[in-house]
Amino acid sequence: MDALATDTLEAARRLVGARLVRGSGPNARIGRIVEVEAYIGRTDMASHARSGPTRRNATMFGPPGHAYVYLVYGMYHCLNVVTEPDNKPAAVLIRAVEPLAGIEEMRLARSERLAARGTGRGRSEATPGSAAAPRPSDARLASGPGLVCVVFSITRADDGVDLCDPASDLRLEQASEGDDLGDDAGENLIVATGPRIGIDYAPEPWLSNAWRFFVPGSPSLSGRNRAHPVIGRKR
DNA sequence: GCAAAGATTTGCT
DNA sequence: GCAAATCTTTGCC
Repeated sequence: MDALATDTLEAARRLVGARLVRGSGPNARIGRIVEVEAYIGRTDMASHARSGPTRRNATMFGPPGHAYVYLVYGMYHCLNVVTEPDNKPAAVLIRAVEPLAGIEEMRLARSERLAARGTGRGRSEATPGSAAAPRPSDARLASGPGLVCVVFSITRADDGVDLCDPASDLRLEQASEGDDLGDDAGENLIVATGPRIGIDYAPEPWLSNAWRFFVPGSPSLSGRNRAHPVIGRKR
């Protein structure tokens, strides 16, 4: 992955269609990134960098290509790809991934997390009448920033990892023509833009800036029944 | 030093 | 559609 040191909006657009990979060999988990958001500089009032460097966001101020992983709402992790040169805090949040390989490993990671601690309200107590949660489709396994980290087993331990190093257990790769995973990261990929999600606390123009990039129509986009209006098409 | 909210997800009302 | 789970960081006293 190159060009991560350049303009963050350009980097975000290029990350859509790229692959997120965990591990190697037959058990490797591979997914195609279908939704991202850009967080740019200390002036971005929606960015964690708005209040300067802290223990949590230190990686954002470091070199590009590394993973910035943080804990949100005390229960979910979120993965970002650091962009821009050293000392310029910026990153691209990976919001949704379309699973391509290692599906069973991903399901295993999800179930392990559920076993560790119930999720959401009213966990366990084995409600007699309630049915078990329905099995999500493959496409919905990583349909949100928190879920991406769940199925790829990403935690704060991955903070700072060089995602561009082929030797990293967690890394970014371009779609290769050799395999037949069937994804497309080429010039033909359509990328739409829209405002970022979950930043209602931010003032304008940050609230409405179209700094979210996604593959329109992808079944793996974030949100339960969230609409993903196509505001603009690029590439 | 303490209160409040957050780049989320889920199940129940 | 709403509230809960859960903990780090931020803002105010």
